[in-house]
Amino acid sequence: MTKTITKGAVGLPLNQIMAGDCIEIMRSLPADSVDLIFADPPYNLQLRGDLHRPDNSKVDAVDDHWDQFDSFKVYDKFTKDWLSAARRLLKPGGAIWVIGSYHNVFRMGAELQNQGFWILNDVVWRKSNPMPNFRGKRFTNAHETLIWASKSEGGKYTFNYEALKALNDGVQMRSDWVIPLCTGHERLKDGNGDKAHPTQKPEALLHRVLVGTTNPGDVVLDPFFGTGTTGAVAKMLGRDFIGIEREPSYRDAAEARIAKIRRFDREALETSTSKRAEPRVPFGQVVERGMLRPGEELYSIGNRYKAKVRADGTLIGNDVKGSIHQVGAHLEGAPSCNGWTYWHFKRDGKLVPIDILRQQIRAEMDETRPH
Amino acid sequence: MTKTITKGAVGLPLNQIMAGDCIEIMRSLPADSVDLIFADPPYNLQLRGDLHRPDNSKVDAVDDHWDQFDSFKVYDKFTKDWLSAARRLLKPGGAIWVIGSYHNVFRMGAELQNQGFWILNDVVWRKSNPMPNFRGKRFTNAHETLIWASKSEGGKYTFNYEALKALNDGVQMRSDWVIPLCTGHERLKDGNGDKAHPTQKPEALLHRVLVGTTNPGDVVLDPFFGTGTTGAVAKMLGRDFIGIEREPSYRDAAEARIAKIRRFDREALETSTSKRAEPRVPFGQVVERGMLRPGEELYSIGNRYKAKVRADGTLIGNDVKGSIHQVGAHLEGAPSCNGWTYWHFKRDGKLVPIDILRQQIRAEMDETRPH
DNA sequence: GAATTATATGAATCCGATC
DNA sequence: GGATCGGATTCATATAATT
Repeated sequence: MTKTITKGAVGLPLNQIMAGDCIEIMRSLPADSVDLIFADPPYNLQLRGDLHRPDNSKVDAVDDHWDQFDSFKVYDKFTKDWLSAARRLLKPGGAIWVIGSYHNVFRMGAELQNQGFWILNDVVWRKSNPMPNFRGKRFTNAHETLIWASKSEGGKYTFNYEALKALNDGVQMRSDWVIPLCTGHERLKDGNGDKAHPTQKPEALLHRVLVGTTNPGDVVLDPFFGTGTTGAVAKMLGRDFIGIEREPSYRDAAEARIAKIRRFDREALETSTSKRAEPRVPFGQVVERGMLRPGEELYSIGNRYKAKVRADGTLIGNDVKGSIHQVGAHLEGAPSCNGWTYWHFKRDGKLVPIDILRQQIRAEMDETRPH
Repeated sequence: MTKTITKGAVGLPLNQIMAGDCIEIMRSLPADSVDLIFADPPYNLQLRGDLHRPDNSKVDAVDDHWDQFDSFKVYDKFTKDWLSAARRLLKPGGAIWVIGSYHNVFRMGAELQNQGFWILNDVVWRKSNPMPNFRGKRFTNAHETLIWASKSEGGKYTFNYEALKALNDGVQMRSDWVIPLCTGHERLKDGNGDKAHPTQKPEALLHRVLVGTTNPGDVVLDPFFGTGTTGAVAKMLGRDFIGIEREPSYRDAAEARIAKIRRFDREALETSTSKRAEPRVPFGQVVERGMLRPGEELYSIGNRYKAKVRADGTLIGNDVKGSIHQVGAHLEGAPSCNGWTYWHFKRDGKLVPIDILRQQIRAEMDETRPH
């Protein structure tokens, strides 16, 4: 299923893992081409030998002790570079997720804001089975922090509110997610039976991220691909991915892992949508079709007010003329009003919301539309 | 109980609220003199227009002048200044707590690290009853973040591991704390019945902070004192406080509030250093939430014995200290005892089993739902 | 008085298509 | 591109009002 979309002169390598430094590679990809970025960068400079100083000299392993201020400076430069390269790739309506711990997440969050990303939420991954603090010197480090941000203020980011609400048993999804660590069968092992990657993320985490903030067919980029959790879940969910990873052993593990994944079928990928996605029906159509007649009276939700339907699909009530919404808002002294649920008509002596008339029209529209 | 400790040439004004700008005032206080700082600075919310609930009622926004900053640059300068003034005041073994939301916490965290504070944990306050996201455009903002940091790397900070474990019913305290918002009787009102402060913090939060990271007699400074939650809990727990607040109306409310507080007696303040058993709802939460107060007396099922509640959720009765279960078992000469049904408190002259308090907490938490 | 129902509210960066 | 306006959107808890 590997494919390449060309955009301008440069190709976008989909469903592949690119080998090399993510900053260089991201700079070589076309701008404004990616829907979502998920990034799980290295947390701590001192404990890893795979980072570079600004002059590109390699940082030695743990025994290379330098003070924390130099360390932060180098980490900030690294963060600044990969975040700006990432931002360039995002479509105007694109968004980014980053994940980190208290060692690095504050620096990432501040840099996100500095670069003009617009933070939408910080989300807490609450681990149901964290490693205890063995020495009893601090609180059990039982969570990690994710930051979700749009490319810029006012960006038209994707948020599948209804799908997430459904995932959460019908209650609005909160900013704290209880998800177990990645263990058991899901945890990839190398040839020796050791874990293939030290910080493999659970698929449940990516599932929630991708269902919630992308649509099928979207392009998801992960610049710190590791063993490919982002790619695996993207494939299952019918999203295209681009992975970037420097370590050959991680790439190999990810490649083998993703090859085994099957995409869910089309029906399974359809998620709950909100009313906002449904076609708009002007109230005038209700009158045009004779479902309500000019001169007929409508009654407010508490039956306190009446208004009369006019031939052009406006109402008149208490000497105020306007749309079903405007007249409702005026009578209630409210800033706004959904006229469809506010107004009722009489049928067999009972009050029925006019919204059922809109539903009838929508049902008819469905019949005429190809499925 | 107002007192002044002199240290060198300068006095340390204990258990008072100082009027004015916290940066200037902190600069005038003696260095290396404070054990703990708790800081709840303005969040820089950057709110735009009005927000209405689906029922059209208007959300009472935090639009106070003190939360207005022109830019991140201005906010960063403010953060840098108050944090450096605060750091100077801390004893070498001192520590700081800051609290914030995604609007400001990343900038505070980065600056803490820049100044040489050593982050010990980030802690998530998971709100059991947050305000929903009314427009369905983001995740419910259901938490705030606290950062706990020592004055510098290697600082000999205070951490009452066993007391916190006891508060958590024998299980190591985690970095995510479920605590309700400050509402009801605890929420201070002004003369008109409006809230006295827009962002009053729950006492349960400060209880956990102060029991966990200070000792009786320690000096706790709060540079953004507001209506004095830090001072109120410090007084209860036998810690000395220093408050700094600019707004006269907040100072007045705090003054009146703290005057009414009684310090728990000495016995109640001694916290446990032994291990506990492990049912599900920690009795410590009953104490933290103020459902029972340290020093309050409990009565055995036949009203033959009495015991006193201590600040860490243990009891003392007949010179025996321990969990509600342990003390009950000891008094009855039994191998075990269910403290929840054994112990009763007095309400309206009647004896009520403490188990109903556990039921209240369970109802609030209702953590059986997947998040 | 007890039980039930209605109302109020909390640190919030909360709309988007069409004209 | 700014203005207009249709119309979609909420959870837990405390307290007041009602039955």
